[in-house]
Amino acid sequence: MAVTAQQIAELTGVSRGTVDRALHNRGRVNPDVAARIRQVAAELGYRPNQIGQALVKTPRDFRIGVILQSAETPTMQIVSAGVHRAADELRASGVELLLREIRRLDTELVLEAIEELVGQGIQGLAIAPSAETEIRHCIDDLYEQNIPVVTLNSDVPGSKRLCFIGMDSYRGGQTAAGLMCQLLPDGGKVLPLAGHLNNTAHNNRLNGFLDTLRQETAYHITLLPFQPCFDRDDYAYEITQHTIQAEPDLAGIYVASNGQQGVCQALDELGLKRRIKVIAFDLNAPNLALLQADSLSFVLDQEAFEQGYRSPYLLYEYLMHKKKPAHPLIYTDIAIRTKYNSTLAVSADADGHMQQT
Amino acid sequence: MAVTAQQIAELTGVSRGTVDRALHNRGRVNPDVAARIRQVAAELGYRPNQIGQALVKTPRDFRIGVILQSAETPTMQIVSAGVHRAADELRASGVELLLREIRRLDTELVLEAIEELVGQGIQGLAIAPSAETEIRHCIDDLYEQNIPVVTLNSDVPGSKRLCFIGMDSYRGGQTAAGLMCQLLPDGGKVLPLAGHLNNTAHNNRLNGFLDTLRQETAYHITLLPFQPCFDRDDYAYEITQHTIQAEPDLAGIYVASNGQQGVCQALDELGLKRRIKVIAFDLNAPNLALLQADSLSFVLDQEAFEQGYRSPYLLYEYLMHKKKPAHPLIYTDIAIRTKYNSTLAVSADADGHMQQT
DNA sequence: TTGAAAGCGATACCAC
DNA sequence: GTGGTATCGCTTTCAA
Repeated sequence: MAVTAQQIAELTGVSRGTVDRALHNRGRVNPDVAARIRQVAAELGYRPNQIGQALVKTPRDFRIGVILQSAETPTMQIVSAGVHRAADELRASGVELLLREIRRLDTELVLEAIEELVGQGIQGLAIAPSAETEIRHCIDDLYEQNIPVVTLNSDVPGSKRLCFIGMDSYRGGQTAAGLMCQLLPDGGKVLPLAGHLNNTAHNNRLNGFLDTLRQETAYHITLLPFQPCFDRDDYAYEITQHTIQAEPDLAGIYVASNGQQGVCQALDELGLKRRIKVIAFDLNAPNLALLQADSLSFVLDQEAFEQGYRSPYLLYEYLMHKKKPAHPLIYTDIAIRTKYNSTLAVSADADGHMQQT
Repeated sequence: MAVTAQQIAELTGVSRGTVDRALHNRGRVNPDVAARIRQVAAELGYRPNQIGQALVKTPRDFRIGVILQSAETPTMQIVSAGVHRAADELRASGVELLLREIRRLDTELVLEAIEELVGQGIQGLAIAPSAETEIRHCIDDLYEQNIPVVTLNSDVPGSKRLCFIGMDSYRGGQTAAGLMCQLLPDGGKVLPLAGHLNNTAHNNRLNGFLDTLRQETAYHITLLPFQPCFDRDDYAYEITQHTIQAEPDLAGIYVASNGQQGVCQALDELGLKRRIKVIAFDLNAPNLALLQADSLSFVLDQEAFEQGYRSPYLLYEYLMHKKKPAHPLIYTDIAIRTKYNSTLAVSADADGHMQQT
């Protein structure tokens, strides 16, 4: 088995304590002795055993906070399932996860939740925020208090967060553009639908899509002006109906936000669901149904479960082993889903409880 | 923080040792006392701390063996990179991974490697095998010796392996069929290419594809008889040329095995690379290049890195915490890759060493 | 500057 | 049946 600090101590004729101080540069050790210890350690390829390390370093109240906004949305419920999974596992290592789910976007409530969790003594915070200035300030405050923050699902750029984990929205838009080209080998008119005009993620998805289609000139795709549907199915329904009236030869619709159900319903009613290709985002129960009904051609998924699952671990690794994430932006895979390669990471049972499959 | 065995001992007025025996049904404890201990533990929601558990249960020589066949292939090199990553991490927990890479398919060498690793005292084995009878027997032998085996990448069905981790080939074929339909909205002739006729995985990929296309009658796709190319690019090149001569209106090629480079080269030379759609398997460096050159429309990836990374962990969890995998067949995600959502999990540097990105 | 020892949580062995 | 104690590998006092 691997070499232990004890063995190095014996080989160098000092005590374990001295070895520890030397190898971790804690000072109070004779430079010559330290050098020899380090040399022997290097020769033997000594790496401190993480389990021993974790055992002694786990504080008696190790708490990590998690705050989710828009918790009522299908995607956030998948994120939440990931958090629960991490909570189960981390509890077994002596870490308590405190989860606060907030319905809708409510900066006020988020700030309250942060304060509450800090009051409860959390050592780190994972948060699915909106990029409000107050939140940014709050994250920077936490940084000063030595409470690392991980943003997930949506980022707060420029804040002092440890890292962000979520989708690369622009690249998601690019991927959608590539798929749209594949779907429409003969070209055609494509309608891009956006959500709220100030939603950064949706805008990036839109821009990635538009930029890429403008480059892929080999395909004769005509872009219609994009329309905001404010994440609402009823608006999306209306827009779809009107666009088809105005452009009877419409070939594809790109839904960068929510609203895909409205789009699909309109197409279904007009008997156009197979002729007009629709690409949307996020693999959740409603979208899986639309895939299976051939209403959606592709869904681009952001691995919501993984976002919820990994973010507490990123904090744990940092707090426990001082291991910073390799990159401040951790992009989850852009998963292309069709009806053939889709499985829900979680499904709600009759009581609305989530189950991991 | 979580409740400890010590606390339960104090509350029930017994010693930690008694608590431990009671909760783990080790016997030698008064039934009444045991009942009270269990009740208190349940009330407090006691879960043994895994870190403490791991520390005491890690044997002084914890060794897990890994054997990879066809190690020279791009996909196996990605698997290997995953194994190396796991080795790094597990080493930090006192587990040594012994990796044997075997070039090509050579049952003789595999059996030797197994013997060698067992001689070195491995407690578990992960293996990317071929489904030979000797190997099956060998796995069953190891089972008798209490050495659990995980198969990865390709399975040995019917053997007493703990589990298999790899692609669901049939479903991969189905996914490919779905994509082919999307690519060819007007239908057309499609050529399916197989590898060796006795390769189970390739056959499943083929059958999933054929079965699904026969069902998707809404699309007017005509299947040409499938051809074996024996995983060779030169044969695939020849087959492609001849098929196009015989069927000038060929619309798509499905490559269930290796040989995609030969296919793409033939198409490229005939100036048909954008007109005839090609779907192939496995995201590795050559295939990524073909994607980027628009020679391949889609690549279906089997997450080779994850296969290599997770299999030692599956053994670790089983050996350390007696935790069996949830299912004997662990299917990795069927990842649909285009040039827009592809990144290599690893890249070889100038010296041929793998690097995780 | 250094060593000895306590302790993290769980397990196993050995007395009683 | 039960409690005490040593142990896993490491960090951290506390004395010296």
